[in-house]
Amino acid sequence: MKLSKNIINCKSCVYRNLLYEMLSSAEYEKVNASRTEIIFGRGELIINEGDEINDFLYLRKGLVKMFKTNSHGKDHILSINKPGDFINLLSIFSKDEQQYSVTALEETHVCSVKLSTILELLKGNSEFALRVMNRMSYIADEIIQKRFEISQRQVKGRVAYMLRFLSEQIYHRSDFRMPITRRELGELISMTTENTIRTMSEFRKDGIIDMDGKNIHIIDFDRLKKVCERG
Amino acid sequence: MKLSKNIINCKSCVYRNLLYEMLSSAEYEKVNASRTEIIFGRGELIINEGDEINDFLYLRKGLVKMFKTNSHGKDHILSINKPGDFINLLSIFSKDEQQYSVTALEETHVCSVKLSTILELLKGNSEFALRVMNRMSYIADEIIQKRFEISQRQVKGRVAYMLRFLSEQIYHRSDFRMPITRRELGELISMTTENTIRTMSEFRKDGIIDMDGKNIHIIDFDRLKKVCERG
DNA sequence: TTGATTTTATGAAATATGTCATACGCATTC
DNA sequence: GAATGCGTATGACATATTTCATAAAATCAA
Repeated sequence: MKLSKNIINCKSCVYRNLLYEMLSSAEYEKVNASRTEIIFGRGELIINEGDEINDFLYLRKGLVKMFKTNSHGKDHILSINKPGDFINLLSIFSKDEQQYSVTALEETHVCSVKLSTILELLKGNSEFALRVMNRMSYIADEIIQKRFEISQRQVKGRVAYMLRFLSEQIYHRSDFRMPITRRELGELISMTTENTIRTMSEFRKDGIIDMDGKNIHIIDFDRLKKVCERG
Repeated sequence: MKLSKNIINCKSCVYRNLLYEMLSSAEYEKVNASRTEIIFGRGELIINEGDEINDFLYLRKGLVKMFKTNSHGKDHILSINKPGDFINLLSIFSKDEQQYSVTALEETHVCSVKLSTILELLKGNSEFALRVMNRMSYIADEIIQKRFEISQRQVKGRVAYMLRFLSEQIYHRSDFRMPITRRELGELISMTTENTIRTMSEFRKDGIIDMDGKNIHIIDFDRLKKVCERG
């Protein structure tokens, strides 16, 4: 973890319109002044469940997993998040502590704005407040929807669903490098590592995907969709 | 479904402090003026997934289930909600349509405030806006947390978890009448009706609970907790 | 590079869950 | 009062999933 050396201004950030588009120049300056950009290497812990919340955090670059560790010490992944995603927006207004842990899956740049600054802006700019609500609402719905989709499928359907998610929503291409291990994929779909691996092998034998270690190539998208829909 | 004949004023509502405590008298009046209280009988549909969102809704009395119907026509219950809960807060700021359906499990009184009124108040009162965010955040976390707990257990643990939820968080007593059928309990924990019934029977045989139709009595709470923790 | 650790992989057996069939009680309806 | 539908209940069997064992390949640290 280290501070970024060439921090860009929010005004030129491609994710600016997600949240800051209705801020005045003076308000922008406040955000910029209280903002730092932190770089995390692959595997580094960005947020630890239980940490005190002092900052509002979102991704500018990279990929992370959001997870919780249960009482038996087993991790369960809630979601994979990409640039533009707010990684603690669901906790900062109702809890004092981070509710989930977050780890970088690759080199990840995190923007960190003091929570006090955000609160100040919220009080003075109701359009900004409405936008924040819009984002909170959207994020919550995304997570709930995905967990819902996962819960009604069995292993094959779950793996197919996640392969589609990675291909369609993260990489936007049919071949990509898996950002997580098979064990983590299992933690994401609430399945054992062995079953997850077996299912991937089965997809390969069936000619739905091609695999070389972490490199995945979806060959037969139609069939993948069918497996995904059948549950 | 019918309008309540004796609507009480928000100022005397026990749930007032959940949301409205920082409103001025004039603002209260706006809420009251744009508010109606609607009574739904057991089984009546309160919200239909896909409906246009025009109102902000919350429960004053009763019990409801929030659910989605999947592409195979099967319902999946997301949560059971009780008085004080906001039943569409997660949709109103990011979607035009209701994202979930809601049905009354018993006679239920719903407060309905025009969304335009809420938006107007949000723009003029930042403390109110912060409170709304706090509630959104809290609701999202509750749902995500519960789905998370369910997903890492198997049938016995899931049924035990829901029995504890009903006993501890809904009825606050060890004996209660199940507000849902065994099928619905299955829809809540993503299990088949038969397995759900079998598990309940097993709990009875093991002396953990006593049952007479929908009447449930938790006899051995310690053992129920153990089953719940073991997954 | 070596050695240790993790990840991927697969098989066999044990367990959990789903499916199909059947039955009984209860309420509703005609 | 017979017929119907629904919820609860249980058994038998099929399928899905976990668990345990083992091993090769990949990754990492010294």
